Amino acid sequence: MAIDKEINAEQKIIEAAADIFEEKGFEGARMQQIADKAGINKALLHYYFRSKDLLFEKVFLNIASKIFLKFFKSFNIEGSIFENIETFLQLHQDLLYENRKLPIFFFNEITRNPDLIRKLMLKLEVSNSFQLILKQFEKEKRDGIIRHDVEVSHLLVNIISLSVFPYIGRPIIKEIMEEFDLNYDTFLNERRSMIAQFVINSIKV
Amino acid sequence: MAIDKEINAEQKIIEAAADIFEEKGFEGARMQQIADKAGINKALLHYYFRSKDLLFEKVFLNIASKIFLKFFKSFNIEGSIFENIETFLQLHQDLLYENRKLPIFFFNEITRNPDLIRKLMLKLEVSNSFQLILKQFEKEKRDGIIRHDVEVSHLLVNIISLSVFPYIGRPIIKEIMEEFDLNYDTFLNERRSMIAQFVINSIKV
DNA sequence: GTCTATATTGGGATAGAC
DNA sequence: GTCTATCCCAATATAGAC
Repeated sequence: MAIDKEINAEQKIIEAAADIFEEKGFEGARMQQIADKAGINKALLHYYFRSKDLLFEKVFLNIASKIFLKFFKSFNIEGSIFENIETFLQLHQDLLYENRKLPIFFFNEITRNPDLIRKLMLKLEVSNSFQLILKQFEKEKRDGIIRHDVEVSHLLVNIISLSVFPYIGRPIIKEIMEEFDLNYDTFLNERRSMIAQFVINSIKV
Repeated sequence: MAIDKEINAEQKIIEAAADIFEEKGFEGARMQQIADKAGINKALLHYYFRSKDLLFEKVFLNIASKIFLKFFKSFNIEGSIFENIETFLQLHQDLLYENRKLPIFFFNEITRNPDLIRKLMLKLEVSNSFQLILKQFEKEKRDGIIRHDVEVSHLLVNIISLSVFPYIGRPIIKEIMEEFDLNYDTFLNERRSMIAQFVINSIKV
């Protein structure tokens, strides 16, 4: 038989499940929908993954790992901290733009089931990766590149807040903007350079 | 009969439903749980609200209206823009601290059903209230109090992002902080003054 | 208005043929 | 491995007594 000429059922299921879960969340997703989207039968879902819970966990960790790895990779850049922040934000925005539904899905699921975070952290070195970033920030502070009163953990949360939140608040921001004949996508695009400027203004000495 | 000595069933249902829906979301909530919490029978839920959908819509609009009104009220303050931002952020943080589960609930529900936003906007003057805030910002810009290159709609979204996001990301932030023996509540408290400082540093001329 | 009992359907899961 | 048919429970909703 041909080597992987046809993508196998297991993979088709994972991809279909990812779409449906992201769209509807765990509670809202239906095994039937996933089967339909994967072009296979409902029974096969259980053959491969035993239960909805197990399928979800597999898919969730898959999605989250992929995105976190890309996220962390975007921080490993030479150059000044200001350039780093700008580059990181550009990549971060690309990532978000291509995965608009991911943030609300991710945060909703970990809120309903915090155990997912622990499992994710076992799979990846989440804490360590964050710590590396924080150490980089600390160094810039010691070197007098950024203000001495900047608390690095807050700085990191601030950067993430500024880039992620507009995607979480999408429905209401979009609706309000449209009332004033403004375009939400244009708004997101403006933020690419704006956020970096906002952060840099705030932390430079 | 005594005038409202005992809170009536309808009100008890609304309060119980608010708790359960906030905790579990629309899809995860169970009519039985709501009835139990309200101390009444399941059938009574349908007697008063006809269906889960209708009960949810009522409760959602209730909760959202209350919070938005408080939110907007906190902006109507005399004084300099910098004082305003500080006062607003203090009140906003109080509001969030007392309603920790609300942000993820709110944003998740409007994502799954954007029609809720339209209904909310019909009930309240959401857009107008935001526009008032933006006009205030514009004036400060014209008066040279804040940098001329600050785009006011982004400024508003930035302020909201910085205060709301840490509540949405609570499970993961908390987990990571605990790995480093840091306390999430302390972190939130530090942000009360930190955010205002961060924003002001960024926009002052 | 409030209850008990029951209808009804939706959806996750399994049995068993092929 | 993949399918059809079916089970079975959970959850929304309704009927009808009081």
